[in-house]
Amino acid sequence: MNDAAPQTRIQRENTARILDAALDVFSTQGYGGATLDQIARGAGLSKPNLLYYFNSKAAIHTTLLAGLMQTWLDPLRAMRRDGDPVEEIVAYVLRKLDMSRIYPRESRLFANEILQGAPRIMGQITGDLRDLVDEKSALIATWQAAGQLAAMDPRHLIFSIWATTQHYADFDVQVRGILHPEGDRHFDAAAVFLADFYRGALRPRV
Amino acid sequence: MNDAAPQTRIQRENTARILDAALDVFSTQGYGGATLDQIARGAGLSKPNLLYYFNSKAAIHTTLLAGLMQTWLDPLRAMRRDGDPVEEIVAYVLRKLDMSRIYPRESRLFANEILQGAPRIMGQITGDLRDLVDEKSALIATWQAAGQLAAMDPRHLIFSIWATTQHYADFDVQVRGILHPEGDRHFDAAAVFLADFYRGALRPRV
DNA sequence: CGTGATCCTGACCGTTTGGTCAAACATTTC
DNA sequence: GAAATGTTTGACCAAACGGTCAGGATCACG
Repeated sequence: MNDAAPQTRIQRENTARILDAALDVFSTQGYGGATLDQIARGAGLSKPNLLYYFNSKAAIHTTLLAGLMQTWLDPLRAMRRDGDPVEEIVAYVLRKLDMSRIYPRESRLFANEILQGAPRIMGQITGDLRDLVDEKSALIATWQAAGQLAAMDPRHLIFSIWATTQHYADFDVQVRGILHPEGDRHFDAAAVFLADFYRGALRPRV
Repeated sequence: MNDAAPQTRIQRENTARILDAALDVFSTQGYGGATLDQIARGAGLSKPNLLYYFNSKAAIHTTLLAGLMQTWLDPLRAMRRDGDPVEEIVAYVLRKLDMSRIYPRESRLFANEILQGAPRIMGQITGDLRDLVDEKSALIATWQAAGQLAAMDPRHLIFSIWATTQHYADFDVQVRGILHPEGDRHFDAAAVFLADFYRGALRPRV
């Protein structure tokens, strides 16, 4: 269970199925609204069997959140000093939008956690996340000082990127209700929009 | 209870206290995670007494959501054809940001509902909301056709406004964890940022 | 001040919740 | 093929859940 290496074939399969089912349930119902029976049903296991792999409901939730923050920050971490600043930020926006398309459940799990006051990940927010935002904000500030980027608060700029991109995952049903798209096609339109939008906003005013 | 006019003093007071407490609980715990005991405790009433005013947990939730959508759309509805298009949209952004500052719990209640698939308000989304978005998108399109606004998908523009402004309510604890602001002062910085940001993005490219 | 309507409560109900446990069942290993 | 290890289950538990109800307390009003 909590042991590191010695995983059997069955353990690997079942923990994966449990975490997948739990992601479905937690991301739509929130922690409090989720039940072990729902997760067990989704994973095709009995409830006692589920609890054989994870000691408690909280343990499943914790496991899901554990790896999430790192994955979530990778697109920002990949923002480099090289190349044109505007295109560097636009590329970050598009990477983040891709996350919303590929991992919408993870985005909603994260949103649920924040909405509930982030009781389990507040430490990471004021730790790793804050540090990374500080670092990248400083980079953006140097770009702005060099006149390569319109002047604006770098932190609020980052918030706007999180907000606009995660919106397509977190508010998916609203977006679909308004656009009536077929499949995920509206993500292409969103990519076009966001790229143009940020290019316009970031371009230094002459 | 469901009766229209004849409300006594005590009824007015207690229903208000219940709805206020319920807003606290539903907006942070979600529908499934909220319990009647929490709401009753928050309202300073016993659980049976709470159920004297509302017949069920669902009835409280429904009542909260009922008025919400209208209030939520007022800022967009107020967007008029008069004046400079860029400033008209910026004014909408700032009105919407004000909603996030003044009614953060309502914003989180709405976000929770959407995250859970909008089971109770899907009708309004594909109805009133969609109609209003269609109408205002058409207005934006005429501005763009007249060369008064940069060309971009009006619907995704509206999504971006919802996302960036609601972010300050829905992801409040994350924003505070990164900025460490005193009180609500960061809302002023957000207003400055968003106004500049949207002016830059919306200004027609010459 | 009395009386009818409103308001409030403790005790209670059936169901669901997260979680336990001994025992049965599989699987791997020697 | 038997022993050791790993997996699964039904039966069960206490607590918490949404909700009910009879009756007592309190209120507004003539």
